[in-house]
Amino acid sequence: MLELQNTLGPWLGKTTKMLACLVSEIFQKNNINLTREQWVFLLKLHQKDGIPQNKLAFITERDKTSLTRLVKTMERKELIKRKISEIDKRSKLVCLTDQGRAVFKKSKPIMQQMIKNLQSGLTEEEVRNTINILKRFQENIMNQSTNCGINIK
Amino acid sequence: MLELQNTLGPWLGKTTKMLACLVSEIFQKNNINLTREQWVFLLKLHQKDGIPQNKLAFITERDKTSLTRLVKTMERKELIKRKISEIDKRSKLVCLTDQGRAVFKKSKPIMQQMIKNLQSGLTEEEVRNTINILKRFQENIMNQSTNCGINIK
DNA sequence: AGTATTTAGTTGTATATGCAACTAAATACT
DNA sequence: AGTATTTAGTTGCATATACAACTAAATACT
Repeated sequence: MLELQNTLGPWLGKTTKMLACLVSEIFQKNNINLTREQWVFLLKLHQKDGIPQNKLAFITERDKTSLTRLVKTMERKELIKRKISEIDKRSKLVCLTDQGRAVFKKSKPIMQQMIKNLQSGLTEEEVRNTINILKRFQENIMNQSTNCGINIK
Repeated sequence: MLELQNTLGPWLGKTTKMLACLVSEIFQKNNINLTREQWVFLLKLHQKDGIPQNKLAFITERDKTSLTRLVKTMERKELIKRKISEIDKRSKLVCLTDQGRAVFKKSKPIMQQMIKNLQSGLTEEEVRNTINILKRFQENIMNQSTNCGINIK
């Protein structure tokens, strides 16, 4: 029988799932009306605002169709707005709204605390080593794949 | 600005995503009509067949409503079937069909090879250490949460 | 025995995801 | 200049996920 207990895959999956659950719980507890994905998206926009969707799809590592829908949802929630690029009329630049900034600002200390707690008891070296293993794991994925690189279809 | 590059969260998320992508690519390449979730589900059923849905929700770490829908999809694809328990008429036992067994049998060597390749270049000790860090990370999640334990709502 | 509570599973609604096929703008090529 | 190709984004379809509210069977309690 296929033995998975001692392989990384299931552990990664489970940990990711638990983390998603925690984030959602914390948002709910603090009355922050965001999903985990929306939060990361706001973070990226804080790092660089007014980017076209195709670049954002690349940066946030998702399919462009997923991005379209995420953007649509967040536009409906008035966290972001879009304006058509003057230079290229196909292109739509995604920008933060005041509300998007406000919600993120509220979330920031909460998330910082969460992240701090997540790493508690782990030394910097342990974290560094683990990230290193994950990088090598990712290389092993890419070596078997033609399209799991960044997010090229 | 919130610095996430050196924290585990994003690395876990990205690796998980890439892995999901790889699995889907491999299934497609080999004409195996399964999703990653369906494959894991078939694996669990191979380990123990004829289990009620609530137990399966626990084992496979998902909400019971997610399970209902996954089971429904897989029943439609005739990978599994359900029968009402004689003992408890609310309870539905999920069983593999011949087709479910056949599809899994076909997938098994392919997945074994994939898993082997994924760990290539990683020593047993490195894998063990990484799993250990993930366990501690999971504990840190649970310490901040009231409901991200296994899958208790 | 009769009511109250718990338990197993489903349905409604919302989110996120990706592939295929599409529209329209921009660029490349002759 | 006029056609062909590429690129940016959208829509259709299918899957997966979870919370809330629900139905019906089982159990607990009086």
